Amino acid sequence: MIIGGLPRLLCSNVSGVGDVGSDAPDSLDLDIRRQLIDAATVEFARNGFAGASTRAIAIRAGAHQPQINYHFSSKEALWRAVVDDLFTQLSAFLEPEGTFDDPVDEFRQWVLGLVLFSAERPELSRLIMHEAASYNDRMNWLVDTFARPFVDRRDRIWAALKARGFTQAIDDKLAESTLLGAITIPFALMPHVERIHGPVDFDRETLERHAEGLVRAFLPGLDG
Amino acid sequence: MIIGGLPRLLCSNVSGVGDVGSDAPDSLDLDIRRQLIDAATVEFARNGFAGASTRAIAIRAGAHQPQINYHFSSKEALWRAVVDDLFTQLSAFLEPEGTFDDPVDEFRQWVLGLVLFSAERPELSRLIMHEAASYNDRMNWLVDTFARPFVDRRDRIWAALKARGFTQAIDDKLAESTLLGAITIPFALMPHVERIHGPVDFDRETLERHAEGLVRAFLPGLDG
DNA sequence: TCGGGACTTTATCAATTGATCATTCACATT
DNA sequence: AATGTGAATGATCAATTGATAAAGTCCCGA
Repeated sequence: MIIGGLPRLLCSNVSGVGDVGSDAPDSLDLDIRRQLIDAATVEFARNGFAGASTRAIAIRAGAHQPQINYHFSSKEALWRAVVDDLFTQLSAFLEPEGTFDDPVDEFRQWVLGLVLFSAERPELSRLIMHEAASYNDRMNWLVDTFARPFVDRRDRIWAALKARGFTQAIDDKLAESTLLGAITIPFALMPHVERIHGPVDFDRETLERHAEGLVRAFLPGLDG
Repeated sequence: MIIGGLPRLLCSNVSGVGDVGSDAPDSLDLDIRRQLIDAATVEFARNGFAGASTRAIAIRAGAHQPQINYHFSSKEALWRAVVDDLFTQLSAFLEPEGTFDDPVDEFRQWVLGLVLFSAERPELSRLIMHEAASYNDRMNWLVDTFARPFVDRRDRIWAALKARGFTQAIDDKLAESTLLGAITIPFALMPHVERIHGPVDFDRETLERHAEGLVRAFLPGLDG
């Protein structure tokens, strides 16, 4: 569980669109905000934005439906708070812990970070899957607000690897989403993986081995 | 366009749940059924089942909303007809054109088929993405009714390749969905690929090269 | 020309949706 | 104890949803 100790000002720049005073929520009222975000994360990831009802979210959070509009200004603002929350957690997994001399090392760390995050929080992938199937205001906001830095870093690493002749010969324009699909989709579709293979529980070591396999799949130049 | 010459009895086993007489639609009334299916394919792929409204589908098809319940018995039956239609098209791409002595050849043909299909009809992947994020009656029906044979064949090919030591060292239980993600996601997320790289148009040769790159990514044993 | 079935069109239904309001509650400060 | 403020609660709004009913249209065979 990563959810526990999140900073309470985490979503302050996003949830308060201007109406609800978000500048001084000091007491434990943030508790209900957190519970609403957690419940909304589940509902949005499962059913998409349109499919998730504010009443279902409220019930899951043990709250009343109008509290969503009270603590957040709208369903859409709640959705943005959820995305904000998930991306904050993602950064913790992808943050470079040092400088990298070798782009292969950086790539390796990037893949592993994304694998570990996807295993623990598949909700972000699922949430994006729902929105990314079409042009969409929410998706555009997500990309512009959060995804760009990640995409840019991924592109930079990939370009460096390609320049050294390490990369697999998949189409350039498709390389990045191919990576993303290969890494995140298994965890996003985990309900059906488990439906086939029974309940699974990947330990750290297994995930590290899996990540290394992915690295070698996309960097055949490593062996030669 | 593959849509054109589909047999008119294509969805007869699915759309007519028992009420609307589906046994003798002989004249050109099937035209509106086809237009409804096409429109529904777009809407469902974009917005998911809950997010797509029957009125939006009808408008896109140039029809009236009650015609959906007349020609199909319900929104859900229309959704199933769409899936039926898409899987029929998929089979045309994946059908083995002969027997394969070498599992590598069969794998190569399978990957290429799925790449070509995903490029031409990304709607199926998008539609599945919407449903597969959770346990779901619709998804279960889709798997039980259509996906099983495809999954089984993929598993069989992969197992044969693994037995020969060709496969990449990614986790077994994740291998299949990793494959699926790597192959289909780029096309499912094409709107955003194009948002980054500008409009793209892949010719057959490019797709074949891309597919071969994917094959080599997952079968590093080919080189050694 | 008439009758009847297939299909279309218009109107409308109950249910659910996100959102808003007025009231009430909890609680701290004076 | 009085008061004021932030939050919770219940009622309710208009809009949209999938579905149905009923009237209308078309066309073919008798």
